[in-house]
Amino acid sequence: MSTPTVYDVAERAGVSIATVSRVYRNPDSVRPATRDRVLAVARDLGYLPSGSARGLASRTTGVLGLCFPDIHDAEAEDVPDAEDSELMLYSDEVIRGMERAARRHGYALLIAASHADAVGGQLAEVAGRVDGLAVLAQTVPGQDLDVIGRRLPVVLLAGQREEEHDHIEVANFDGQLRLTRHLIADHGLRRLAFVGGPPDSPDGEARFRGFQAAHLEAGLPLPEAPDVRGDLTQAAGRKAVGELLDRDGAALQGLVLANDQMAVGALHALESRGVRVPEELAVTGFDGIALSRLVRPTLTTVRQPTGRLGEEAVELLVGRIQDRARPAVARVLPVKVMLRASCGCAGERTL
Amino acid sequence: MSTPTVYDVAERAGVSIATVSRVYRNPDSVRPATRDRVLAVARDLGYLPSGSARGLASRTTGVLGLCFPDIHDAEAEDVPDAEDSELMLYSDEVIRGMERAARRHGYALLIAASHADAVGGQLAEVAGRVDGLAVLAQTVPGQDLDVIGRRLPVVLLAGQREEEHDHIEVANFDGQLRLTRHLIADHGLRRLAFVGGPPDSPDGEARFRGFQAAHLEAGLPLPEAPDVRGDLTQAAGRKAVGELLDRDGAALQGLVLANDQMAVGALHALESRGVRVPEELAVTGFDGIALSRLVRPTLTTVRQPTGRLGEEAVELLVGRIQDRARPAVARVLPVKVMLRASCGCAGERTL
DNA sequence: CTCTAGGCTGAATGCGCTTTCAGAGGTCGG
DNA sequence: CCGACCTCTGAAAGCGCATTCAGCCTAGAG
Repeated sequence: MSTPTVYDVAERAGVSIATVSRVYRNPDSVRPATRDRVLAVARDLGYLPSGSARGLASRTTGVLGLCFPDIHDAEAEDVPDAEDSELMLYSDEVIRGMERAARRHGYALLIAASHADAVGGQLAEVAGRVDGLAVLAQTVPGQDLDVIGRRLPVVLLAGQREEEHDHIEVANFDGQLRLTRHLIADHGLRRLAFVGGPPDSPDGEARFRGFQAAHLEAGLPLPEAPDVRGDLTQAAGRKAVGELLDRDGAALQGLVLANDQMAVGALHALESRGVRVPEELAVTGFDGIALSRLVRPTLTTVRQPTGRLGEEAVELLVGRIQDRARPAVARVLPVKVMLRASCGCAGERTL
Repeated sequence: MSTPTVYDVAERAGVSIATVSRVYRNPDSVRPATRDRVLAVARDLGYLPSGSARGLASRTTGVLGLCFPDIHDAEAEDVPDAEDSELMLYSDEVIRGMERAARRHGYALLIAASHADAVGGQLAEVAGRVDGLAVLAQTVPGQDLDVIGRRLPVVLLAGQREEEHDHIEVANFDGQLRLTRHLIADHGLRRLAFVGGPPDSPDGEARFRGFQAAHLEAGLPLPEAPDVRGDLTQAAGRKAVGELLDRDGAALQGLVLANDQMAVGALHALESRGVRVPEELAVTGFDGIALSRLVRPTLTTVRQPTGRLGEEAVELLVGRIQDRARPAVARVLPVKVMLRASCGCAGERTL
């Protein structure tokens, strides 16, 4: 009574349910007169095909999924004068990119942040209803991923690459290399300190290797390891400044941080200590979050093509859906070095 | 062989499928020993419950849906110095708000822009696989909505209210009233022009009524209709400036535009005509898009609580899912008037 | 030791749709 | 006028899971 089904429509239209189904799935295979009759009945019965039933019967959902970490809010931690709701976060950009690409391919997008504790639940929930799944960073434990990967295409965004899944990352190494090269070659800085992320962050480590490479290239002494490490938050950036300045403050010419969040924190700490940026100390970040342009001085950073990350993810998923046998691919997206005030550049240039 | 089902798990674990199902749906109803055995088998078989089958059998999906217009990109039309990917668009904010609230309630979020031409398709596609649907603005033709509304809870965001569905909108009237009052009372402006949206935009019309009310209140002559109308794009804003200035330029003291997009366009047009804002002419917008803070002069506007729109939508949907009989409700969310440079205020204040 | 009340589990049914596989009718050439 | 084909439609068989209804078994009461 309440929600009409194919049976109701079929009966009222005097056809079989097979015909009703065909009217929706393959209209051309039904004689126009019949088709119109079915559609008319469907309309005034208020018939709406059940996605679940369709999915079950056809073994495909027409939906792609995206899982991202729950931390989500950390970025907006302490925004100077903007409301956080005005700033694009990493996940927002990925979502937007995926949604657009998915739409182009006729897919809808199912998104869910993986509630840390409910990992098993939420994730399976999502995985169970999509034709392909994109996973941001280390959102999901590897073993769960493998289970899911056996059932549907999975693409990992950033984070650690794993042989069996498609993988997309940005040019962390290359970006940090070019940025560091700029500091050394164009600004003539020699004594740079690197504030790394947690050792288990593949992105952070890749960035550090780029930092090393720039030193190698310039014939400078090779830094063995990040001078300090932080957890990628603004607080960590502030803390890092404290430690570094107390350690060998005077000699330091530049502070290279593994991400923008920490860089913003560093900027704050330096300001309150009365250290002028970039005159006394250059500062750089990585990611290109919206906030990086709003802080003063504006932050020199490396901008990730976050939206494209999402779009590429869809391309890979769609390709993989069509050819489940295709071997796993790994893609690296190019980044842009954004030269702004905090490194000593005037205005804003792209490298 | 490829994707294991309850049957495979049940067989390997030596139980019935009912028990396997219970292990997932209602763990406490299964003896721990049995449960663990089932879970172990499930794990090494790589079992993943099928969302479609679940949905079909239980008649609920655990997913909420959001449909938004495809235009999406219009806002980022011509951004001064920011890449568009750095700006939050209206839909991004709604998505974020809904995702968060949905997560709190244990729902995932399915999003899809309604491809103008594919309306029937995409929409039914989404509606068929969710437990509740939020629809942005006039994304969906009313009749389709009614069909959907008969089957699942629907909440309309902004746009026209319709008796049978829940509805959430922002305080268009009140916001425009307060903003206009500010121009009249605090800046002493008398000759204001209103650039409206299309006559069929309920939001635009409500804003105009707020504009009128402020005049009434101040004892000024009542404007009968918007002085000009535009299609809410930047181009329309530029065009409106042309027409108004040619018509009765000299006398004009303030330009009140129905949305930020047009206001930004107006700002550009005024600059190229050499009209100084706010010295010669005050300008205001409506919406509070990110761009409004980036343009120079910064734009005085009314900020919509867009994220809350999404959150409230989820609350309404969830409530309605639990009680399908609840009568339709209409909610109006409060807005903030953001006083910035373009009206003659210094710095940034909130009214 | 017997009886009863629960706690667990299995058999069976149905959710609403897609998809063969045939068959019914109609078309067209010979 | 007949047979060979098409085109269109229907019957039927699942798709993978939730859930009801019994039935079995065990623990506890008497």
